[in-house]
Amino acid sequence: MRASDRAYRTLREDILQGTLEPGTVLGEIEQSARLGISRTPLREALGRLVADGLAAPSAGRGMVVTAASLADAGKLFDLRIALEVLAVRRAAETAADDPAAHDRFADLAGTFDRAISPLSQGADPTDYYALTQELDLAVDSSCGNAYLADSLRGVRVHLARLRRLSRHSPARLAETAREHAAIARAIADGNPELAAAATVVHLQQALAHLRTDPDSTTPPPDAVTDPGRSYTAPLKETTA
Amino acid sequence: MRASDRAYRTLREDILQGTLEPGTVLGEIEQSARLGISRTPLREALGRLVADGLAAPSAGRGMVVTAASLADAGKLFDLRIALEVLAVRRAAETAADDPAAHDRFADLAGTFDRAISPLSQGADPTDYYALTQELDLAVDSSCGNAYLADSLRGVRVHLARLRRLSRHSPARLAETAREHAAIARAIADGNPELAAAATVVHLQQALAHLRTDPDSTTPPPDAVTDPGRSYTAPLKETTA
DNA sequence: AATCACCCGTGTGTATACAGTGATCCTATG
DNA sequence: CATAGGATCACTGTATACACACGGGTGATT
Repeated sequence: MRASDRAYRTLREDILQGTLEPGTVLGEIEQSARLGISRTPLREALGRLVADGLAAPSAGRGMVVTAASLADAGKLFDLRIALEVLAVRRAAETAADDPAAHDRFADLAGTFDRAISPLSQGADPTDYYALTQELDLAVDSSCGNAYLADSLRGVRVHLARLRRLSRHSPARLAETAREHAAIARAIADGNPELAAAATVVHLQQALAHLRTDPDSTTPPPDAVTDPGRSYTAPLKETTA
Repeated sequence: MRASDRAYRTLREDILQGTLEPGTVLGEIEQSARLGISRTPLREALGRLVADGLAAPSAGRGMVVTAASLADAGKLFDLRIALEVLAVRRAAETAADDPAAHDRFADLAGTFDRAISPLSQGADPTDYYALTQELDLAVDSSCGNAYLADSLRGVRVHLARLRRLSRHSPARLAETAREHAAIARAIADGNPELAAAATVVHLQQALAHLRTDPDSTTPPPDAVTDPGRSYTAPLKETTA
């Protein structure tokens, strides 16, 4: 594997897991030394992090890890709902015609069902997170729209950071498993409307729980507020 | 300005305008020589093009300009409609409270109105395209959602390529101006539902005209079908 | 004492040199 | 004559060296 890929994955993981806190300066020399590579591939990795919105150039200080604020979680979910609803609609339409897709989502629904009970009893949610990701992947590929899957990917990166900001009680985890099962089953049944509604329910619940969570950690004072990809925004004028 | 920025803008423009046709191999040495810069900043520019979906690495041949096919225009518009509808809804909500936003869209609506007649008589559409872009920008900033604006930016890049594939008759141009005026006015009036509906009308019409256009140029045989950002897709598994 | 100017240091942006890998073409053999 | 194997070549990926720009700090001057 390329050194730049390794650097990208490592840095991304470190940012998402909070090892590199928001506001941390990602000096090229420092980071290239830490990762045991030269500055060239590291710069490429940093560029991809900027495109992802996980880092932003700060004048004179170099790259800085952006803040994952609960403040604009609403904005993020607003977009997420629109995208996921569209995706599950299309996935359901696919599953209605394609037996293989149907089976895939039916299996997922069953697996989610079986996960509910253990989760409510405080089981380790690691496997469950992997399962969730598997559902996302199934939706992405079944929706038959690479552009859509791509946009969702960008959103999910930021969601992964928000997830760390809240504590998940066993009760809530079991609830989300039920919601996921409902979504998967609706898709398997080839019912776009139901799948869309189930998705809205799930995401609204997720947002509500995110907001009511007492664990609202405040970002470090010098953290970049939220750049989105504002760094590339000035180039918009050349789109014409 | 940085050399890598210049290279990015130039290459992007060349791809969008068709100077660099789909399937063209973007050799690092060749392009860096053409643009008068070294390989390092060029590589950064190529990386951004890949992130935009305008280029994709082809095993052994280097970077290749991706194809802008009418084939998946439907996919693109599926996503575009979802995003733009959400954006104009939020923009209308903003305009309902913010007089400055109201005025901005009211002005735009008027300008679009005045553009209808000249366009129907075959006037140069260059100014009109700039006006359209201005509306996009106004929606982006007024929707109050950087994430959404960002996703829209990614979509619009591909749309800019599709636009080149079809001829616009004066009649159709005047029609789009009318549709744009309707959207701007609905936003100015603070009417989210009307803005959303007007947007759906406009985009469905645009897609229909794109498809019925006789000018369906076939992409070069060795063009990359459509990568989306499939290059970065394998990394999705680390999102968890 | 406060402010301005100059110097120094750090860090990014760019260029170039080097190495590794993959593809293509030619040759030899079945 | 076709196919397989190897060698050559060109390209990407990485490393390093250099130039420039921005900040910070310190000193002198008002």
